[in-house]
Amino acid sequence: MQGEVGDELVRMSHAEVRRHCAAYADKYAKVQSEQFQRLGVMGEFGRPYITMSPEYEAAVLEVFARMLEQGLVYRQLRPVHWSIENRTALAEAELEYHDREDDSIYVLLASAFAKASGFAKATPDKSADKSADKGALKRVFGLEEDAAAAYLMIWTTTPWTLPANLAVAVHPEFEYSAVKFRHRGREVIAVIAAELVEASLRAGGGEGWEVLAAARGAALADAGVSYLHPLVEGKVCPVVPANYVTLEDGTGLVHTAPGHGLEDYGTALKCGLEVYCPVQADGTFDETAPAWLVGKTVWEANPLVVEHLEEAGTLFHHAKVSHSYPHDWRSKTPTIFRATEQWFVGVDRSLGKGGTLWCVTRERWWGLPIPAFYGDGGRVLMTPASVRAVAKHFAKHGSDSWFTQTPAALLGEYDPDKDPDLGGEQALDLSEFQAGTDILDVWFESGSSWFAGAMQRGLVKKLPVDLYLEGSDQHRGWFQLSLLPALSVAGVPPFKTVVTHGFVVTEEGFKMSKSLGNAIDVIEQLSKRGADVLRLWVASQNYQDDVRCSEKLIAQAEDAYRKIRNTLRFCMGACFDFDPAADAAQPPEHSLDRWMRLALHELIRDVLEAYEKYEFHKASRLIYEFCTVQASSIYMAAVKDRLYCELPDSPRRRATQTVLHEVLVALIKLVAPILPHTAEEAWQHIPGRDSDELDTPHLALMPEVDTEVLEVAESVSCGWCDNMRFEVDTVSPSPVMVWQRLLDLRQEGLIKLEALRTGLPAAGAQPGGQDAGVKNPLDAEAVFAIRADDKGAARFLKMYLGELEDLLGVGYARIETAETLEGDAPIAVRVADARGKYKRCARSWKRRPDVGSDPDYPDLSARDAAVIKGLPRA
RNA sequence: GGGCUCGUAGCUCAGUUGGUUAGAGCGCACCCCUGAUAAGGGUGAGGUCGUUGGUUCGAAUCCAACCGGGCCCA
Repeated sequence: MQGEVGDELVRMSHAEVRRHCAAYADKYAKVQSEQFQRLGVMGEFGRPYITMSPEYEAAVLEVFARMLEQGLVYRQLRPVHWSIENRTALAEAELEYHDREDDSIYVLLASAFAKASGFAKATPDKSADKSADKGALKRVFGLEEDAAAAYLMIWTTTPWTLPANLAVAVHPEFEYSAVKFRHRGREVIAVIAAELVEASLRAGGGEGWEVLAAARGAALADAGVSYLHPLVEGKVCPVVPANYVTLEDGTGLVHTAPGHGLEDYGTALKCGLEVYCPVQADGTFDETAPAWLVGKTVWEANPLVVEHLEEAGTLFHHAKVSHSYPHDWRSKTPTIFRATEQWFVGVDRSLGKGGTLWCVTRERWWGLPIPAFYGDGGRVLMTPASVRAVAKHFAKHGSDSWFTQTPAALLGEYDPDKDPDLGGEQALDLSEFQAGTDILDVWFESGSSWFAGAMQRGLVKKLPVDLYLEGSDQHRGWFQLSLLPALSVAGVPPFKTVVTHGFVVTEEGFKMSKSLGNAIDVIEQLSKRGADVLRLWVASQNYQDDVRCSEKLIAQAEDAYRKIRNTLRFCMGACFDFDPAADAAQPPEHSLDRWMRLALHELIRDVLEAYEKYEFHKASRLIYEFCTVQASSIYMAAVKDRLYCELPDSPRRRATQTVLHEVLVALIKLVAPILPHTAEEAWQHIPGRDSDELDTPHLALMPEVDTEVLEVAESVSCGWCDNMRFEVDTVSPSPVMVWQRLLDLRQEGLIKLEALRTGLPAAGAQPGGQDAGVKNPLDAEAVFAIRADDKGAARFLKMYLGELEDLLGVGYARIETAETLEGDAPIAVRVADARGKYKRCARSWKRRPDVGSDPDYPDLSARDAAVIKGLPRA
């Protein structure tokens, strides 16, 4: 918005800014809505959930009121990320980390009552702190009273926070050394964490150092070691324990400014330090700072502080360092930590733990106001009842009215005298109060969506809702921040399941960004290829990881899309004269149709399971492979002959149509969530669609798995090995096993057919020669050879010979017995050129021995002649 | 810098409790069909399973380190 309005912004009133923001939000809500609709996303687009809508705002305030009731809202002075540029507190999410050059300084803090050695100009004012134990430091280390001046060495990269220094923190478990060294010609004793002595002294050029004694951090803190404030004359500060102190950088003694650091703040609460913050909203020092800093900004203060320390002789080392530093993501300016009065919500009142509290104050103009009224003498009016009164007002007039209406108007019928939460103090005069200007963190609005979005509109009556779906960056965002309001108000998490997706990256796996120009225009792809293609691409990705995207990859999805679409079309076409109500026929046992049903119900089972787990890429792959392999390549190719050549009403043809119809309906339903437009279109064209079914597949139930089909198919699980001899009398292999064997035979046959076509020798095939060049499998015959005494194989082959013929697409298949077979297999497949052997049927194009067997039709096979005779006269 | 996560053929994905020669579909190459035709079918070539070490008779699979990508945090 700032970008669009530009410099005008600073001259605008609250109302104008809010109007612009609302228009901006509205514009993008509409764009998003259009894109969603274009993608075929289903939703109540006429009634979207918009956080700035009056109803939503009122609902958020209701959540807020309930948290107030629980005593979970309060006001505290606390350091927050602060944008000087925008004069506002910032959430973590509003920070960006950029490299920045800062002053890295090592400072010597004179232990209180340090012997004057010419170093510290500041001499202790004995009256300033009577409680300080001035000999503590030396005593802890067992040093002589008259040893050289002793100091605590600290390190910081924010010199401007030193005026607010109130303590030095040490880790109670770490070992600290008292080190004697020469620095600029003077002898000094400094306390540094034992592990960091060398690094620290090297950095600052301490010479001839010698460790005098060691002590634990705990001992330092317990002994009441104190030091003189480096910038404030006469001020004495304590050494305190803190577990967050690390040995990674610095000296192991941590400069602590409770007004300028979260951990420091926690320490302050624990140790009873003041939360002191001399820095004002505009980044300048107030009058409580040393005179030479008052009015200066913190950035101006840095060199001044360094200079001051230098002059005082307490600067051990100074260097410039480049480090990653938080910046305001809008203004790109560096942020600071600054303690301000903030509203918090949270369950844990022990602030020492830090991070368990959620600062919800935002000092900006747009958004939902924190419904607090402020009166004289720091009185604050914000009770459940008053908040609900404001909510009621917002529901009618929207939150803009907060900035234009009087408190009395905003509170409507609210009567402070009847508010039980005011505890009967003296009557409140609302006219004394003013509406606050703080805005509620937007995360609180989205964190209330389980109520304001889901429950308010009646989608659920009780938490949790089924699913929260968002990008993996929302683990710390929406998901996390929804948890607190829901848990504290409803006592349960707001969601049953959270599904997160990765991000779209380039084909090479790199982040897409507009500035790099490597982003792909999804909308362009949408109009180019259609929503369903794009959806299929999306569905085919394992979204839990990052998703690679490019024009090429989406083009692949287009191929897959066409395969699925054509599969549906074939089913439809094949059923053009089929009425399931009248013509349905049970596929006979041992028929390919049975196998197709088996494959279909396996598919249904697996796809439903994948959907159940939100594994859409699994579902789409299963569907696609089913269409490609089982349906198209195997079944539909094999079944063409019976569809085209059998008598229209023949049971065999009708059985196939029955199965194809079932495949059609089931496939449309399975595909509906991924390809809604295609499914819808296909649904309207299902031949003889069941009148029980609804008008759209999207309201229909998913196909049911016929568990019997699967059970029967998998019924036998006894040891079945490669040299199984099909002893059907003694062993009854499951249909799954039988069909696996049949498909293996098909595979073998196809390889032989390829050899027959090209004349190139295939493994185990007859060499080229006269049998080569059979381009069309209908010109070939398949010969299945078995041993003469193998009754089981004979029976098996007889049962499936017709289906094998169609599976191979050959004109004719026959069985041949032999004394011995090559190899171990009980059945050997051969293919042979049939062109010189059989005549070709003019109708089915198959070459068979029975062509011409009917004298009436000398150019037809027996089957086709019979069919012609059976056809009604035209 | 810390945490989490991912890394198997050009692409998208399978690879059960470690066990023969690592699979599928697409794409690609070559071929066939022309009664699914701005369709359909077949065959084939593609991988030192991110790298390096380790455990083991045996590792894509277990362990460690590293490299690379992503998200979160500092």
